[in-house]
Amino acid sequence: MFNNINLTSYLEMAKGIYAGTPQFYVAVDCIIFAYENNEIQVLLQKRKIEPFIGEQTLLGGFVGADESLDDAAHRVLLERTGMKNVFLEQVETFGEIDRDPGGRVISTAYYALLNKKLHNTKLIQKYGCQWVSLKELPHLHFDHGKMLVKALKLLRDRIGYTPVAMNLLPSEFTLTQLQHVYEGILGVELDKRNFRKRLKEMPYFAETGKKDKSFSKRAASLYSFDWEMYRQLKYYHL
Amino acid sequence: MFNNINLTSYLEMAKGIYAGTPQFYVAVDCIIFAYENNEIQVLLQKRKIEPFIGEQTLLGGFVGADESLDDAAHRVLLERTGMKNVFLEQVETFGEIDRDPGGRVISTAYYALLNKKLHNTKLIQKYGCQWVSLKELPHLHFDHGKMLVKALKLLRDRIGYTPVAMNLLPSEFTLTQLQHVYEGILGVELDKRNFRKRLKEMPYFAETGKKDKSFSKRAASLYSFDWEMYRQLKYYHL
DNA sequence: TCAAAAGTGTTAATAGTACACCCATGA
DNA sequence: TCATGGGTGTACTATTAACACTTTTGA
Repeated sequence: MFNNINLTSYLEMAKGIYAGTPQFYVAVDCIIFAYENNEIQVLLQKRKIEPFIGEQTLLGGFVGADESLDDAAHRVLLERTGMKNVFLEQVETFGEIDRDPGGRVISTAYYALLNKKLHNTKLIQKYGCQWVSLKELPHLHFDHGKMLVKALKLLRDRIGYTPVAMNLLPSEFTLTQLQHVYEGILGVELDKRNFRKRLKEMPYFAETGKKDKSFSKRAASLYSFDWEMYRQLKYYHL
Repeated sequence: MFNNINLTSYLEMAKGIYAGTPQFYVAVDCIIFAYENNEIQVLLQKRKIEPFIGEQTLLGGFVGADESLDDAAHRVLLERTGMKNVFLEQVETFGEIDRDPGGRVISTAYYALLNKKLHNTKLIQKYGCQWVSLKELPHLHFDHGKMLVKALKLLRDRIGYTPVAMNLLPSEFTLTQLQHVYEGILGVELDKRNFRKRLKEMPYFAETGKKDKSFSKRAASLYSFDWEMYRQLKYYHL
């Protein structure tokens, strides 16, 4: 077995012109956000190795030799949730020497936003994953706590001037749902009238004409977001 | 020589519990900003290897085996400019498979802000580095152009609500200098009266009582920034 | 009939923007 | 004396924040 590894490593090194330069394991860790029951949730999984075996951690994985960082993050998402084309944005790369007890590992954190209705619930059970409310997060070991805090800060920033919230909702949604997404991410309550007034000024939010009765007795209008119109207006305004 | 490399790599791998997992070269690239002559400048160096030998690139270096990512960036700064404790912030990590023609290299971009008066001009000559105006940047190869654009975007964001601009100036500065720093980074002209009005509302900007005549016939007041007061007020407001 | 969520405008306060002239001094 | 950068205040506009009641309908 070690002979094999040696050979592989020898070939890898011979390919590069940087022979002699130290090499590192590279991983990605994903902070996966979703919205359900009027709250923001994060997907965590049970750690399978010591130390802290059985405790909850972020979903991660090593980057493959023929895989970009972004591809690795998308692969982790696909493996664990069955979803492709999930919204992902890089948060930060963590490179402290002793950050991983198993060896020298550099890890890039990504946050993901997904429509929870579309994920594969059997797959996450198979991987020992569970959704945890953002308000009831457990203590996360290593630098995973820092990763989550940074991811949330970045998301709070982004939601202020980009329509990332759309990634957490179905293509048709009520304004109350949308407001709950904003409140859950920002951690504050918003004024309903001011919230709706601002949306009305954005032409890429459009009533579909359909109604939803699943959340209230009086039906709520369903809205959709026109990405194409958003892009055109955005670039026009520059 | 190859035997040596093979042995090193074997020992490295045997240490970790992730044997068999691919490893990567990890580098840092620094976008180093400074202010002089009413403009923002970036430090570039001449590339010493093919392809594009002799053309200008960002300052970079490989991360050492016993060095964190942040430490590697600080080391690159120290090597090239002779400066310690330079302001550094991580921008983003670039991990495309073919981003470096010499091998599979993951690179984390950092931006740095330094007081140009304090750097070692002989050292940068020795390394083949030169300061280039932000308005006259050459084409940068590989993903270095993207790195610079991202760094500048991040800096433009930060300057809007943090006092990062102070890192580009001496401890005592005139309001005109400060305004030029903002204008250089944001790429727009600002109204002098509005700019000064806002500063007057911030108690951590204080007149030192001293005057500077080197830039004008009529002396300009020198100001200083009180970091301690800034931190206290900032946390108090949360 | 009542509980629960949907929907709707106005006013006040704050923040941001536009704008022009006199001052001090060294060359 | 004049060219150069230093220094100052006000009016207008846009944005944001505060605030309460009526509607619909299923249980």
